[in-house]
Amino acid sequence: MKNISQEDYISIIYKHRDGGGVIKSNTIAERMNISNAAVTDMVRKLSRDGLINYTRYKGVSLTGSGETKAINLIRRHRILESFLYKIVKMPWEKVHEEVENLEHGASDDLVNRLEVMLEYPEYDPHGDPIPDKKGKMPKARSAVRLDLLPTEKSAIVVRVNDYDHEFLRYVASVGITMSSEVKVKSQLNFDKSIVLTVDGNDINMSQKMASNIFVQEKKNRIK
Amino acid sequence: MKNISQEDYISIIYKHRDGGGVIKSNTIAERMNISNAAVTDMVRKLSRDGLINYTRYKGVSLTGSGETKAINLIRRHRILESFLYKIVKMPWEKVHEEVENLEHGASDDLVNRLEVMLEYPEYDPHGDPIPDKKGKMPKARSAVRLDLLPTEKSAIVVRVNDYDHEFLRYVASVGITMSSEVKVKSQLNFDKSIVLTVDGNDINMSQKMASNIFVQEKKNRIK
DNA sequence: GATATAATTTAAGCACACTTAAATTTATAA
DNA sequence: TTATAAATTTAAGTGTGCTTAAATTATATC
Ligand SMILES: [Mn+2]
Ligand SMILES: [Mn+2]
Ligand SMILES: [Mn+2]
Ligand SMILES: [Mn+2]
Repeated sequence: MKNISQEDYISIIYKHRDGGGVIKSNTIAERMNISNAAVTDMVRKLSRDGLINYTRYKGVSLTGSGETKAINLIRRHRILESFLYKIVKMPWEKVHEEVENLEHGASDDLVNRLEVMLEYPEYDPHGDPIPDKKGKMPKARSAVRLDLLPTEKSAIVVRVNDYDHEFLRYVASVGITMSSEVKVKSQLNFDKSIVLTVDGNDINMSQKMASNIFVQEKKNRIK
Repeated sequence: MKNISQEDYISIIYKHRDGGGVIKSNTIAERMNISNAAVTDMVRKLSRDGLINYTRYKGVSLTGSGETKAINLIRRHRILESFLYKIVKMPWEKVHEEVENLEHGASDDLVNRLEVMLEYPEYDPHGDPIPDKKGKMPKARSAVRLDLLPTEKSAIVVRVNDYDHEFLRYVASVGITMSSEVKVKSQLNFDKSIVLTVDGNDINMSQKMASNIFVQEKKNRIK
């Protein structure tokens, strides 16, 4: 009747699988904050239910029906986030956490109605693409990891990983959000951390944090 | 972490307890469509957790903290219903079923925001009172069960029990909704069913069905 | 007040989703 | 190639929330 846990696993697998579509047991456990033994257990059930391919000691990958299910949950998630942000006006850094609990209970019918109200949005409040009713994703916008942005180049924030609530809250607290203009002033060799300018303020940020923020370089007009 | 089942039990107890605040095990089982044994099991857990008073073979009743929890869930439920109906424009007969799955995942913060958007509604789409942030219920409107309405008196529908999805769908399909004007033309002694007029159409309705619809008599102006 | 019927609990068992600790397999490095 | 370390699975156990069947307690009827 309710497969909340299965949905969470499937979507974690979708989001964190590597280029070959494979994810390690370990990664799932880390991302879900549970033991490896628990993952082994669930992975067998998901395999039994035809949602993933699994052979012992190898990683797992989604089957066709598993991927369909994953994309459907991601669609629900991102449309709900967009709705809470755009229409309910919930703060940017709060919508992900709220939707994490809401997504499993929303019907396709509701999600479709919200999509219409939002006039078929292509990206969610974190810049992630929203799959359409058929599961088709809009093309991901080209972007550069903030920790790889050359110094002294102005750039616009176009996507932020919504993997961690604490990270989102911190990012928002230093004034970074979608479409913020940022410029890397320097990169410290000591710990790879960077100093960047946002809204005229200088802030220091760890390499790990910066690697979860994606920007588009601003083409500076030559005058 | 997630006490979805407990929430459902508590709210069923709140809604179906008798005048003395007591509900029988049987009633819970019926309303939830589960076995009596399952109820006994859960009732012990709820008692252990201090949410209900329970002694074997007697019915159960809510404790203070149980009632607080119940009212909080009912508030979430009714505000979400109002929101889906008034703002998302979801059909009247669908909102209850949708919210049944949504209510457990909505935070108080979200519900409070929706309440503001709705400008502090007092009644939900089925005419049920919405508790405020402190748990205070607006006064229930006086109303008469439709099966007890005298014949030939015009009346306005002010509340419909939302206990059963099928019932709601049927009620909507015959054209009855909030503020509908209805008039009982006759009551059949054979099976206590009634014939009533809605929107100029005559329909027959069982006594059981009519007893779940509540109306306010229209004061007919004497001219 | 004994007895039949109805309501409720107990007993035994199952699937799910987790845990810790021990065993096993795979990867890496001497 | 073999020892060692890391990843993964297995084993054993727990709490939740359900099931059916049997036993018990309460209630209604004669
Ligand atoms: Mn998110
Ligand atoms: Mn997002
Ligand atoms: Mn309802
Ligand atoms: Mn309602």
